[in-house]
Amino acid sequence: MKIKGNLLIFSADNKERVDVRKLKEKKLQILLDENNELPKFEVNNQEYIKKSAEDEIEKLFEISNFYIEQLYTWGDPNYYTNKEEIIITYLVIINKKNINNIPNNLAFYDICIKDDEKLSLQNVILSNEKKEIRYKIETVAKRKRENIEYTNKIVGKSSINELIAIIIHTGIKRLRNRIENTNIAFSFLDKEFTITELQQIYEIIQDKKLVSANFRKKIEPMVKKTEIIVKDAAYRPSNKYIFNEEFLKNWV
Amino acid sequence: MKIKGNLLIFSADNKERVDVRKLKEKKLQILLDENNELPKFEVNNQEYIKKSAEDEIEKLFEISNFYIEQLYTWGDPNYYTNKEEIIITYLVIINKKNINNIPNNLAFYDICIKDDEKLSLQNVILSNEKKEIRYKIETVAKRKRENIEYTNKIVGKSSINELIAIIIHTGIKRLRNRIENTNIAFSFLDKEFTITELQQIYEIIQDKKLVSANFRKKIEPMVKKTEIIVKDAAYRPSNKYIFNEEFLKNWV
DNA sequence: GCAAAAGTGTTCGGGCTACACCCATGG
DNA sequence: CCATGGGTGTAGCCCGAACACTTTTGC
Repeated sequence: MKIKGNLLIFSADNKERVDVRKLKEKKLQILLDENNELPKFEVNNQEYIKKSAEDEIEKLFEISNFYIEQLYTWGDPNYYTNKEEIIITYLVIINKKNINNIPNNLAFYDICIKDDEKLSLQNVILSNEKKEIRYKIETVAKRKRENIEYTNKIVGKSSINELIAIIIHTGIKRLRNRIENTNIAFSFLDKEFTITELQQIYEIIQDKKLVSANFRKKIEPMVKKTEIIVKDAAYRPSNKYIFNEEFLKNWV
Repeated sequence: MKIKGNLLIFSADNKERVDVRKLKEKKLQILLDENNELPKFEVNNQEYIKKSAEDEIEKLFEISNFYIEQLYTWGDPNYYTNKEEIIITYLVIINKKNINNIPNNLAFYDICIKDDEKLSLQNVILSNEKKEIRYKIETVAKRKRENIEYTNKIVGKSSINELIAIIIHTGIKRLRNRIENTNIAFSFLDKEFTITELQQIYEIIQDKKLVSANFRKKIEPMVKKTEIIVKDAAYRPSNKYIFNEEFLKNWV
């Protein structure tokens, strides 16, 4: 019986400005290796599992600042070729600007999800310049005695392993939960950011457009205005803000 | 490197009615063995981890209906005497009425928590007729590079293992989160219940008194009234309600 | 000038809180 | 009758959604 570690690494990519009058588009991204799998790490017995995960991330990207939390431990042998394995997944958020190196077997993929709420179905497209992976994942509510159990499964064929698809699905659900209750949104951004950049993080995670006037009011207590002003497009310049540390006490 | 399973089993106890004019008191309870530890189970390689946990619960209590979810996987060797072990904890909710047997090395303990929000400290008392376990657990916010990491630790001495205390703490946080977003409250109760019973579940988990008039309105869409009427105390009889299955779609 | 985003203010409605009030019961 | 909980109705408040409106920029 072996234990392996897995890394579900999220990032937000700033696309190029296509029009001096338009905003830069942002995309939620995920990291996969050349086999459409998540980066793995060894869990050795002399160290904390979490520290093993952190060491692996630091080694891969020469990065020193990132968000990490345990996502889930997978022990369903139906998903594996190797039935003697248990996999523990860590969710990671990195700001690509902090990366100093990226191994060439790994690549970021834009995530595009079309939710079909009526059918409890998600159409997922993972893509970058070189490759495109498509799959449909379904959430099934199963009565288990008097309780309800939700399971996810891939509908049809796909070039991605079913467990990986489920891990991504679980990770996005976790992001959606965390973004409402913690400050993880800031982990995607530089220390200084514009309100619109922050709003874009909320939008790509929640997968819906927000009204900026209302968003500003909602996050106002969470941020502090700086003196920095960004003036690089054909519209009114914006202030940069930083996270308001005072706000942390709300979660202790 | 071994993997062991752990069960954090919650239940709600109905105390005896002390006065025909007063309500029955409810207490949140937890199950510990004679060494103040959580029941363990083996993770074997032919089965799902979750199924191993379920089998163990069914074997221990001869029960067939309970709520179960994975809580966390603990891999910090500082907590163990045996540093070659990883522990995966499942959170379980059982209704004691469904239990047909209870092994005599296991016992339920009332949980009493006094939150001291200013000091980020919890005073915990676990007690039953035979035994009392006290400890203080502290939540420490540690800056880790630009992110914040929260860790819990026992302050002072206690007859309970630090990891067990942390697991209980994590489990209660999970309950508090789940009770707001899912129907887990109903897992503590019979199929039919009074609104006050349901309110008591919310109160013991959230550890605060609720205004019953407002509670009724809040949970109204979640329940359906039955014809059953309870008439066993010196006040107006109450209707029994059941969970409204229609409400489930909100979470799919 | 114009299109686009930055930023402010106002209105409206739903949900939560507090609280007043009546009902039904056993002793 | 009375203490207690069961149950309903209402008024106030806050927060989020919708939207109108002004400001500032590059071209």
